Amino acid sequence: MEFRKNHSYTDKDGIQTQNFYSTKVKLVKSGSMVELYKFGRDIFLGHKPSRIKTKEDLEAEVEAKKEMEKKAKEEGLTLEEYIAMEKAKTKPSPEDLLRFSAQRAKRQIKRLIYANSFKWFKEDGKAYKPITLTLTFKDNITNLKSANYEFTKFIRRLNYETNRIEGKELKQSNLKYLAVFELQQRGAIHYHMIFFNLPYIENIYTKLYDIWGRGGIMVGGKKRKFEKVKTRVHLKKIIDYFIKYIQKSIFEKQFPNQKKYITSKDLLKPIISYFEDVIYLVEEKLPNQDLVFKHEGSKDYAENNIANSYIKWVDYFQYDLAKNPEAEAEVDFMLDTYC
DNA sequence: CATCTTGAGTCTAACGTTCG
DNA sequence: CGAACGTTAGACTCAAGATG
Repeated sequence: MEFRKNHSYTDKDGIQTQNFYSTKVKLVKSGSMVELYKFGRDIFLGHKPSRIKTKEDLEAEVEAKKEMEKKAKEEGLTLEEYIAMEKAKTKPSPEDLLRFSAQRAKRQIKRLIYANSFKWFKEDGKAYKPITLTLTFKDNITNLKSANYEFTKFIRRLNYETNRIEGKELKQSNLKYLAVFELQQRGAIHYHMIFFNLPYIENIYTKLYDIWGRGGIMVGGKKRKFEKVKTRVHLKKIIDYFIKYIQKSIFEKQFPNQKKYITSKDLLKPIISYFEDVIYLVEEKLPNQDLVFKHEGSKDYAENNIANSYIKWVDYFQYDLAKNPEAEAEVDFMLDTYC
């Protein structure tokens, strides 16, 4: 079965090498969430084509250089100056880069929360319910590095405690979680987190307060009532919260090169497929009533006839199969079998 | 001594960036 | 818009240190 378009290049020395692929569709399954992408232009996978120069590529480069020299002359610039000027035109602004970064982090957070909620199981076979938690510092901690250090130690101590409760090997790290940080008005850092396999803890407030030891603890919502995420349907709200914080922290750009969200290792990963045949098969199985969001970029593109990005347009369809476990199982099966 | 916490080194995955 | 890539934050483990 031909799934993807195969490309192979004959390099400048005449050696055929390094196959790569391209696709116009993509499917991502994260727990009950299924995302379907259709692109206005091929997405390349594998080696970047630019890294493999063919004879034709090199000839084209020579032609392009001649063309640039001509244009540079017309504008009274040297070739180097002209190249620098052209490059500056297409270079993303710092704001663009922040936006890309925020978008990627938000997308990944959403997928990780969907992929891991209700997917971790207790000894008795029942799934853990996700639990959200907020950690604040009583002293005005504004240095992210030292805040993260305290956060890390909290996780280590909590791992020890929950291992004890569940009778597991004490010094292993079994907790699965995701956390984001947020700045309060006064500049103090605090953390919002979600645990995917936190066991039942008696007197959870006092216990967690002691283990944290650096300030306030909030479990669940503002009501200060012990609250779990009871069903998958509630997830969307929680994800919106986490995403809001990310947006803020990235655009305030006070912490370059720092992680905008923190996760435990070995979380369940979203399943990504580029196999066109399989994706179309899966698409047929997705119930219409489970479509929760769509954006049809191709329509805008056709109406306005404006290519506002390299990719031309993206059609995006998001399904939530939370209320439809049979459909989810079927999609899992298909992805498992054919990908 | 038993129980809990942290330091040091290793390695995975997020970030910033480029290029299709 | 996407994936790829080099760099590096920080999760993990093992063992050593702190606490009582």
